Amino acid sequence: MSENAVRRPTIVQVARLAQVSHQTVSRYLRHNGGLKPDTVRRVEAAIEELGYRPNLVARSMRTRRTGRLAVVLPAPALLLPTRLLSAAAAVAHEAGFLMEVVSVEGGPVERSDHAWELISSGQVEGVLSLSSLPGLSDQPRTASSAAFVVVGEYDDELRGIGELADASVVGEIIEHLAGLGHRHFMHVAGPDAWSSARARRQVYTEVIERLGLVSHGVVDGDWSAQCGYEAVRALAEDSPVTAVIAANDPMATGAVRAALDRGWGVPQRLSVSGWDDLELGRFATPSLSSVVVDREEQGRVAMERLIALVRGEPEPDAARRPLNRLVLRESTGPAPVPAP
Amino acid sequence: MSENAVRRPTIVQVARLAQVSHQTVSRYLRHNGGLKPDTVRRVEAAIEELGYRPNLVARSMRTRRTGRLAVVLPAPALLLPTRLLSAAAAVAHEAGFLMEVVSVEGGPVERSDHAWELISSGQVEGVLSLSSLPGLSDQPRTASSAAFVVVGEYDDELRGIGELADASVVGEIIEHLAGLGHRHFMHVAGPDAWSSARARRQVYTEVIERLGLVSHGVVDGDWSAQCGYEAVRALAEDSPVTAVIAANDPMATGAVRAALDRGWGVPQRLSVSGWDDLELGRFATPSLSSVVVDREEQGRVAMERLIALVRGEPEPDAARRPLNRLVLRESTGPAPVPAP
DNA sequence: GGACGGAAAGTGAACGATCACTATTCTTCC
DNA sequence: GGAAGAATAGTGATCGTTCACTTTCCGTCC
Repeated sequence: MSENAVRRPTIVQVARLAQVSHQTVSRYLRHNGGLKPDTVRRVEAAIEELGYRPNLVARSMRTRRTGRLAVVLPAPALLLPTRLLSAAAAVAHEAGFLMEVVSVEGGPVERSDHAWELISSGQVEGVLSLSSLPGLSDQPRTASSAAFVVVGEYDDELRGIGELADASVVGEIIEHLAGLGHRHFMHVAGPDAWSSARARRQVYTEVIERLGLVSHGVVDGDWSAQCGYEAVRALAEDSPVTAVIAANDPMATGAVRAALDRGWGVPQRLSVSGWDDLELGRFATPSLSSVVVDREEQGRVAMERLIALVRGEPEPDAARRPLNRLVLRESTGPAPVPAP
Repeated sequence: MSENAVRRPTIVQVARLAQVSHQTVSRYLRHNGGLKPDTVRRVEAAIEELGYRPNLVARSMRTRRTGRLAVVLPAPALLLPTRLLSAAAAVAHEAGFLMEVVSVEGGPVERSDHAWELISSGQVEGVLSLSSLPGLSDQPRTASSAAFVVVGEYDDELRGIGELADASVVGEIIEHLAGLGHRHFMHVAGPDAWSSARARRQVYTEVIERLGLVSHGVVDGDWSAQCGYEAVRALAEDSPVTAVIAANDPMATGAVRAALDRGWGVPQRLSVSGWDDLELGRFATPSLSSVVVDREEQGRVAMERLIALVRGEPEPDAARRPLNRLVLRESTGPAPVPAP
């Protein structure tokens, strides 16, 4: 280990050089005004000469504010919700916060613990989670300032924040396909760790039942194209399944390729729908029917809620336009006649 | 704003409750050992009762260590290098650091400034950058502990860290295609902000010239499929170009689709290669020839270097196996005869 | 000339941990 | 029984800022 002989200059050293008190320098730094032009000049010169930068750790300690918000993701997140994160970061930045992305290994409990640790150790002022955080409200909330927002949550207290839209779109897909003559479905789901995956699976099951259709199973996927591929490959040659509802685009892509590889036309023999409207799906052949998710809006809304929570302001619950919208492309079509 | 009436318990309160000194509690927390079983029990009970969690900000202030490392990305990063980040995070975590991802808007200068700010304000101990940070070494390095690692850098002092491999692979692609009879090429490049994009572009130009081939332009892309699509759509019907080297898979996918849309067979009329070996490209039809980039290894190596730097240890320069490897799939093939 | 008052600047105590010492207790061994 | 030395615990300073108060300066008004 190397010893750091050189120490960063402090506010006191600046003050000494500028021949003022440390408090005056502090005032300058906080832009508090009320300083004589001459004083300002001397302070600025001293800061410049010493190459001084305020120690934000020390400031945080005193003010008890860190200006940091964390986004907690399940790891390994093979598929980062990039657009959501970008939008959320922009909102955070706008409000003067720094957003950081933390991915946590392990199950829901580990994630919960980690999120709680982040908050209660004073490292961040708020946590945005993309997975459910079970048992978090059971924690001893000695710190009153804990601020959590869970995105895409469906089965906890925040039920239906934007997820009802989710539901309706899964319904839409199935209804649309049913209208085209499809009766036998399969669902390739995402991992349970993701609340959005759970929501889609649940709605799939409900709607299939409600419409009196037949589900030929729900495959536990891992968001990867490979598992979509295997799901379709595993179907019998004379399987009655004519429509695959995948919980994301990569799994849908895998399903399409598996169908093509075994000589099944898409959508002539098998219709496949994805989710997320990835651009690669948009430009693929056949292009992928998918669900446009307004990730930007989702990220914005979530971050706005979090910031309001952190600041103790009322939640901004503007009327939300639906976040999700079905887009039909080449990978879905009428059910084959006669049905296989 | 809501006043936080409740204040988090401190080490002193724990000490009081456990009837020991605050230092003893501190010892317990740092696992320093040398505590009597009975003392440990009392401390633990007190911590439990108060719901105490150490304030990491205060600890950081005293120890001057934050245990945080930042990854700085150009924003808007439409395409987060997910696998690299995951691997890097794992290494960081292993070494007891928390890795956070910060995306910075603006140009190279803004990114540089931001990176410097992160370090010099004591918020993080090191910065990993995926874009070059110009002028950073010009900064007054009053703080001796500044630790930066730039990944994929090509034109700064860290020249050729793993990027020579990059070069050789672009060369490989072109040589391979030339061997299949291709003479007329086009390159769809990524944004200059990304050092990897600059590297690929540069090597493309060099190799085309070295082999005496013909380049029909370099398109300034933005990593998006759309721009790949437009690049190929813009070609004349009788364009001599038979091979498109795209700097990533989405742009390659766009190029493929554009070709198919205008009735050009891929690879019969046009060969297209991508970069990154995205799984969607692997499962697309035609599947995409691409470059397998060992992002995990890249992330690991970069993070290991950073951590070594932060700790003042010598850099671990184990013999590196090449990070990049060309994978030929369905989207590349022999040049059409007769050439158009 | 003195009282008043606002602007500008200073003083010392937090914030909540750890560090560097010092003090106490407990063994052990002669 | 007592001294040496290890094991255990305590004391006060310190990290670099901001907060709450106090002080000084300076012009104005009666």
